[in-house]
Amino acid sequence: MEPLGAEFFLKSTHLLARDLLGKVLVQGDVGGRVIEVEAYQGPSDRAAHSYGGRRTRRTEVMFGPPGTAYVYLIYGMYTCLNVVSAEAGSPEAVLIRALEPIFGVEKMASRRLAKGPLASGPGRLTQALGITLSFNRHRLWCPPLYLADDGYVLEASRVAQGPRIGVAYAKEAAGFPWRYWIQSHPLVSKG
DNA sequence: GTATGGATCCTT
DNA sequence: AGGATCCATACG
Repeated sequence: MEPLGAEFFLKSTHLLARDLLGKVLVQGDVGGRVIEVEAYQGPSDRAAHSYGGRRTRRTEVMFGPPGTAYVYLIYGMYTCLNVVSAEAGSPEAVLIRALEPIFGVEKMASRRLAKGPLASGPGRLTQALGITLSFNRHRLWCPPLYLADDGYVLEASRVAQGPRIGVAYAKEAAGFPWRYWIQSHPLVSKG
């Protein structure tokens, strides 16, 4: 499967979030379809790490070019994968929240110690794909970790939208309907 | 320098 | 319902 080109990522954060649904995330010999994402709209979004334009060692990657991976450690034991979006200098990103496993499923299972969904949930999918902090700043059109289009067509009417998960602390931003998923897909993560 | 809590997941 | 586990961030 061919990687999407760098130009695929150059669009608004919400358009990219929508367009990532249905694409395939590949890591080496393992891959799955993106079925759930969340948009983090930078300085104006209280739930975003870059809220208020905060520019630190951790958030620096969000200021980089679109299509760059932003991988960070959460709760001391899991990682989350984001796709940097918008033009360079605009610190926005799309969090990948769930995948439908497509190939290399046995290998994914072997990386997941616990019972439970293989790749539904941001921490679970990075574990299943072996995405560690070393992939931070990786360009997502370069193997081994890249996004691809396998011809799957997602009708606009099948895209559902609602509040993001785990951002109750973010005051007014907590209710923004910036989580997108494939309607009625059984492997979308639970809030 | 210390304190706090998180874009989560697992087990009881 | 609570614990794991540790770094980024805020504050002094």
